[in-house]
Amino acid sequence: MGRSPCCSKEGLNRGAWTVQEDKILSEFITVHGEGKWRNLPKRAGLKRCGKSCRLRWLNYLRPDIKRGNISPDEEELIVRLHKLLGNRWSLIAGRLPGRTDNEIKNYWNTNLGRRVEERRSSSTTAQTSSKHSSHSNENNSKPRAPTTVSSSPAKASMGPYAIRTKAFRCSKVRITPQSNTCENFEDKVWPAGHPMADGHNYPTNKTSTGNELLSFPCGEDNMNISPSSDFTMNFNVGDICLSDLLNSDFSDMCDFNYGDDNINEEVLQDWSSVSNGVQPNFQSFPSLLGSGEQWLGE
DNA sequence: AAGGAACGCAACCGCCGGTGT
DNA sequence: CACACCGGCGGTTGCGTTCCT
Repeated sequence: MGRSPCCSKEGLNRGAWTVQEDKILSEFITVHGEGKWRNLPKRAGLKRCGKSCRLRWLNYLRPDIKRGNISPDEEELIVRLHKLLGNRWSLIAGRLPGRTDNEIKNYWNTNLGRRVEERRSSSTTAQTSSKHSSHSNENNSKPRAPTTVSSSPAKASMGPYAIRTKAFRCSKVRITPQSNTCENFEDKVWPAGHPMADGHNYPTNKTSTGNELLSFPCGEDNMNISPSSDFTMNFNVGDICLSDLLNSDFSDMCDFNYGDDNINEEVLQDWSSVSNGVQPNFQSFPSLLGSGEQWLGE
């Protein structure tokens, strides 16, 4: 049993990449494009594992990589996304242009995870503390973390709201209009500009920030789809649902202060609890995310 | 100034799902 | 259907750098 290693480790360079290796890899990919990673080192004349080449390219050499510190906005987005998605770094990175999953993962493990954890613990010990604290205050005190930075904060920060820790890909979702399924989908929102594979144009709602969201009525009366027939939508959950929902004015909809578990629990259990007449009526966005397994299982 | 502790990040590892044969 | 390959993912490690005493 067991899988064969991706390549023979013998005679291969390991550790930090040299400038020369970077140059060879960059030029090769510029000419030949990405892909075929296993064969790439041989063809490019690199003494590296194909996986290593891929990682080096994706995390460091790609021209669209954004360098520099994580901005407060990015940081806030990471926190929000992590709250929703857990340690699904690639999905989180997908919402932060130019940032890599590895970078975000590292940033979380060394900064945010600890900070969030601290905020949590401090809020439980001092329950009367004010609801929000500024970033500047948090940055002022930056105690050094224990040496096991890499593993424990990420795990410890996986609060009860993290949906899944294992990555799952979802490029095609198949929804069967069964009554119990539809109940969860009723009045779900769908971002505009992403037509369904069935060609329907669904009506849109405007969020408070003007982003258009597509309402997705699912009751039998509202559906133009035969209840007996399945339909398939081609889309990427990470690209569509999260992006547009997060681009909408999230902060208006719910409070993602990690310190206030009570509020978050309510909000995350049922986003529909926040409604101002303009906001889409979420039955349960976390359940939508979490139901990916259910969708895929259909 | 020196040495140890802690940090930060690039790189590695093992596993998994998709796909082709 | 079974198998192998490939690409991608999250978790973990290693090591250079920075900070503290």
